[in-house]
Amino acid sequence: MGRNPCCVKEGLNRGTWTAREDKILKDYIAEHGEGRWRNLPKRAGLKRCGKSCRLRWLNYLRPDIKRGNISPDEEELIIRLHKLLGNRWSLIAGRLPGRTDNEIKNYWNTNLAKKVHQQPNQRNRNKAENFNSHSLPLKMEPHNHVIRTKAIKCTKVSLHQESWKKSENFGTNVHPKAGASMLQNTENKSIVMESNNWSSSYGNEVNNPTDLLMDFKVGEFSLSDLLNSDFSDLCGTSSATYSNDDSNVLFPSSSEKPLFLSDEMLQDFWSVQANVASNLNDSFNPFFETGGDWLQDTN
DNA sequence: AAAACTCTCAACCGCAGCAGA
DNA sequence: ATCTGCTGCGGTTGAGAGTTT
Repeated sequence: MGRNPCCVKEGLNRGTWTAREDKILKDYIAEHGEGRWRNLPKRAGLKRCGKSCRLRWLNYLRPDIKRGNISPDEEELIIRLHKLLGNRWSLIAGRLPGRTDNEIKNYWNTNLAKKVHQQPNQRNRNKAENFNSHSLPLKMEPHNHVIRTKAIKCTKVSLHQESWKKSENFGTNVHPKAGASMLQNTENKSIVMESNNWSSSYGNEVNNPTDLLMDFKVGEFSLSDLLNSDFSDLCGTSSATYSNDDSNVLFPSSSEKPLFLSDEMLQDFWSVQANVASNLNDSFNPFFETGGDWLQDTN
């Protein structure tokens, strides 16, 4: 029972790679390309397991690896992205050219984790200073911050009366084509984005969103896709554009739960993405424009 | 000078997701 | 629908370098 180990461990080298091993691996990949890691050691004549070869290549030998210290800008970006994504090191690394997930993870664990815990960020402090009776506490627990980047499927949603204001207080935006609703809960300053089939049952207006329990097939909206896409991917002929087929177009992956975003989190998201989101397709504009409203500090 | 302690980061490990059979 | 193999990810470890006592 159980799966076979990724390789036979006996007789394999372990620990630090030698310059000779590095050269063999480099030469082999230069000739044959990346991939097929399992068979690579045998073919290349390395006494290493495939995983080890892959890791060595990705974290050290790849030609586009950036050497040297993490710059202050990179550090800032890591902190912001970590706030958004949590320990999704590969996603974070994807935003930092030349940096590896392992490097960022190490840097976080050795430098930033302490730093971040010591100092709440300046903006939070400024906001806290502006706190008034209409605001809710701005302390953001990690589980509120972190975007669920895994594509998960949502089958049901339940909205409880107490947690939502009466229907006239809802800020509701339904894209006419995709039928995606974005409901702003003004009470807790967060939003829930829902793709829906159910919107078709009550058109563009949510007249009675309370006590709502319904089956709905989620569309597929994955922020990891968004982050991975570098945004420009979403422009032009992207599959994320609206089309005449109104189902699941804006949201290309699935979600088990509605995606909750606080305005704080969204601000970070927009700001982090600002440098890559300069040319968004019109199809995404309704989403961002609505987001812009939510970003207004209502204090 | 050397022992003790701390820090860094490359490497390892187990698990999960995905694709193909 | 299920199984299997491969790949990628995130958590953890431990050797070596650096610092303190």
